[in-house]
Amino acid sequence: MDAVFKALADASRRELLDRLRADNGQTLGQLCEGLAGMTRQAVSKHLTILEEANLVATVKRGREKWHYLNPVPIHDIGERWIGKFERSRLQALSDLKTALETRDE
Amino acid sequence: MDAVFKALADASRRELLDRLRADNGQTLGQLCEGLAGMTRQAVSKHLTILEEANLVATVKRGREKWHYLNPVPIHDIGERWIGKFERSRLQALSDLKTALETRDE
DNA sequence: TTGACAGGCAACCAAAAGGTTGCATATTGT
DNA sequence: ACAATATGCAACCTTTTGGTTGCCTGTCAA
Repeated sequence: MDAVFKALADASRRELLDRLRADNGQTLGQLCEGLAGMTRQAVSKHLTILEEANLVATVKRGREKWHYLNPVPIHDIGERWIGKFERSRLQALSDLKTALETRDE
Repeated sequence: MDAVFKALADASRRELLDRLRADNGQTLGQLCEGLAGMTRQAVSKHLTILEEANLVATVKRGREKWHYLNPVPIHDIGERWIGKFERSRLQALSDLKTALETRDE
């Protein structure tokens, strides 16, 4: 879980996920095009981090490595975090409003 | 948006959010108790980061500063990310399965 | 079989992150 | 008024992170 949040913390990695979602199943080389001003090795490192967070699954085929988006961990965030805060959303906001309104009391 | 993901990347900060959800409206001092092995200043820094990400709203009252959970940015993640990946979840998984099954073709 | 192509590995570097200590400031209770 | 309380600010340190360069390995195609 910690690995998922850490992986999502970087904008380049989020962009990689976006690109995989738009076109699932891409090689390292393909993912490098379009991620301007970054070397292949940098992209490769990002993909490793995404892979270790289980956000990306890979398949080696010959000399190529294909990367696939795995949306399950992101879905899990939704289950464990957003649902949690969602549930208390209205209450929290109303509490906040009350606190702000009575701040000069 | 970037600030929200960065703020959520740290386990201590996620714990602070959990604690605020359990008991919304706490001072720095209160939040320090329970976050063992960390100085007040460290906790304060974490709260500043959460505040800058708009995940925590604060109200100064006398010499105390009260912290309130703001669940809206987390909800926004749900809207913009999870929905996005959720929508393509089944398709992505089936594509992945296909890719894995035909890897020795 | 020998280039060219796709990717992996390792050392290295600068900047950012997480944390600490020490001191300053503002508020409150007696 | 004054001591205790609650927090803020700034300098500093260490580890992690994001990135680079250089070289090595494996695979495909002519």
